[in-house]
Amino acid sequence: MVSQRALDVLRVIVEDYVDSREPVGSKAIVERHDFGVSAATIRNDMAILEEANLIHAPHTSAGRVPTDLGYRRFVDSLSDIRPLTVQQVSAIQRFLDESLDLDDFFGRTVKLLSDLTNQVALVQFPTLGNERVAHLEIVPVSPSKAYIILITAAGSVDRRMVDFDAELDETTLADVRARVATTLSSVSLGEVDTAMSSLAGSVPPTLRPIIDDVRTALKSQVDSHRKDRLIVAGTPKLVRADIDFAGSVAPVLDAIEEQVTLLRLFGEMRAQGSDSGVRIGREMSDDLSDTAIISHAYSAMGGDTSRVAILGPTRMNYPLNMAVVEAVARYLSQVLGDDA
Amino acid sequence: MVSQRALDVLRVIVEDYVDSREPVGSKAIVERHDFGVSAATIRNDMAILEEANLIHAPHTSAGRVPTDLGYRRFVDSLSDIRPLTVQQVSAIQRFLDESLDLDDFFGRTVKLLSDLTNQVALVQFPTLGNERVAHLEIVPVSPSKAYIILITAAGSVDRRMVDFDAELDETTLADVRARVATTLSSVSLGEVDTAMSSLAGSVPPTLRPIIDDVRTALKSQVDSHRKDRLIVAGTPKLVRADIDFAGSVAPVLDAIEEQVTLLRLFGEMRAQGSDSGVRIGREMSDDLSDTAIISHAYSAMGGDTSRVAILGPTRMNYPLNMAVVEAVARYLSQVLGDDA
DNA sequence: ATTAGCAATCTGCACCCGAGAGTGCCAACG
DNA sequence: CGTTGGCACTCTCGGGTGCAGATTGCTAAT
Repeated sequence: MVSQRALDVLRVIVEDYVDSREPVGSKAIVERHDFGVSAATIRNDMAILEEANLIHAPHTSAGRVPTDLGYRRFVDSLSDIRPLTVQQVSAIQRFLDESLDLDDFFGRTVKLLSDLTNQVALVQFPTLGNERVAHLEIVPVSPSKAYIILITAAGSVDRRMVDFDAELDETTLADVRARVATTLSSVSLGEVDTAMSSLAGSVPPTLRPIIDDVRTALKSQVDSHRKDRLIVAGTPKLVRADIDFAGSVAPVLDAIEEQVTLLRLFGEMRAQGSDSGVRIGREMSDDLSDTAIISHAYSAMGGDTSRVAILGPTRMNYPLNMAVVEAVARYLSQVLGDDA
Repeated sequence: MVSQRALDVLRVIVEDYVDSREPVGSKAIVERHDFGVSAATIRNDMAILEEANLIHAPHTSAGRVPTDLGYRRFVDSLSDIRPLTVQQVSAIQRFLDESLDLDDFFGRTVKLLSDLTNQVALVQFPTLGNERVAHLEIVPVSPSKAYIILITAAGSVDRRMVDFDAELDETTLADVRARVATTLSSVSLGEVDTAMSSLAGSVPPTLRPIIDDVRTALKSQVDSHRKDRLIVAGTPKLVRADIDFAGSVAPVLDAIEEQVTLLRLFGEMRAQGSDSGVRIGREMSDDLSDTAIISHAYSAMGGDTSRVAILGPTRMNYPLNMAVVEAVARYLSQVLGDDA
């Protein structure tokens, strides 16, 4: 049905269109590429591609533009991604090695990714399920409120407000703090709740409700352990590229600000199991119909995998961007994996 | 020169233009307002206003539009801002009272502010100079690197990487940790460096360089104590309102992402001493020529004042937005001030 | 299967025109 | 002197028209 040459035609249509932002016609193709056939033949192939819904003509007398499906076919046919040069990779390393702490590290990563691809960049915070508790602090705020601060061996810090049913004096709180801290010392985050459960069973009945309050707070703290956070950079680039969006970019910015759609998407991709993933246009939601997302998994500190991604118009340089995203993801896994 | 009536004309021009997004002409003014004079008279006044650079005609036969200076005059003439109703204020309180912790609290604040004004909202993290150290932790990452984690009595947490010149074994690190923790216990952030200085003088010479490394890290940590962070919400609203921007909104989004221009602006406003501040168009940088910023100071935990602000097109509803910003700032001061 | 030729189609741009809106100015008026 | 009605002038905006250019689909020939 769709001959090999037709697929080659699809490829150059995608490449030229990404390049020029203009619909590409049969004549332009034979001029700029050596197909060894005439424009009329290319036209026949294009008719077949259009039939297969891989390309589409904006109007009767314009060239052709790839459809979402066309981009998909193009991306799937990229058997191997040309990796970055050694210089490029070492430049990435040099830049990220200067980081001061974890937050700064991720901040730099996302900024770098955005600059290299000239698109919006996203990094999902890693989960830290196998991390161990290094320190726990309970800081009173008011008689019935306190902060619980949890520090893990890798230096991640999380804090949550806990609301006690009753008012507590300082000695009680110190007692609770000591018991909890002892119980959780060197326990992995995944086991925090079971450890707290057994602690609750062994304390004097008066302390029981307080321990339960702490347990609840810790549970929610560990559960959502930064899993739900995205670091973003480069949104202005999206606005500059708004010519590539049919309507407005506002819904796309909404999705970025809300985060939930994107996090759900990352979740789906992880469920599918493949490390690298590209989502194109309506493969996602209608709001993202003109955007594509290139993502790649990375793993840190023995937790589940998280993702790093870029987001831009469907009309983007897939091979290059896929290579960059992959390189950065690899580097993240490498650096953060060591710390576990 | 500029009569009282001329100023009234300026006022209705601002109001009508904000309302309708269309240049307002002399005829429209006499129709919609009771000036008791004819359109010709209004025209004379408008000529005076134009002479004074307060309004401006986009082209010969269009109505008039306020200039930056016109908006400035308008804002300055708002002697007292009509405060929000009791219901509105209590709605704000109810929403913010549900916060889980400080981060969540600020996240909610900025979201609320953005929703209420339909503009981009910004909140500057408070400085915590009078906060006291509640706990200090040093967590090794590699033989020569560690995290220093600082927790204050109000529950703020800060973390920084420290890079030791030499490699340290665990006992040395524990020793250092104990000495530093004892030294800084209950010391206010402002006094951390002097305390560290005297500690450095009293330790065995072998520990001296290590303590110095820690001191340097702590200094930078305390100095920049979240002072340099802005929480932002509502950027998509800016893009939706891009009709009000002559060129693109991209430079504005750049300024928001970079933060440095805005932080400098906040710094200037604080230096000027007034709590509430409005900056209009070219009063700031050229990049922000079509935008206005309404900000108001708030104080938290006895530190210096920080700011909460909204940012939108110069063509915005100043009285309403100023009232909202002020109400939120007041509430922040009230809630956060108590905790000190 | 490929090709050349050709008619048909559609966009983009320039141009023009008229309606509508608003101004500036002037002379007249209280 | 401030105010007013009248009026000519200017400019934008929307619609309509026409032309140049690009590209296609079709057909008949190779």
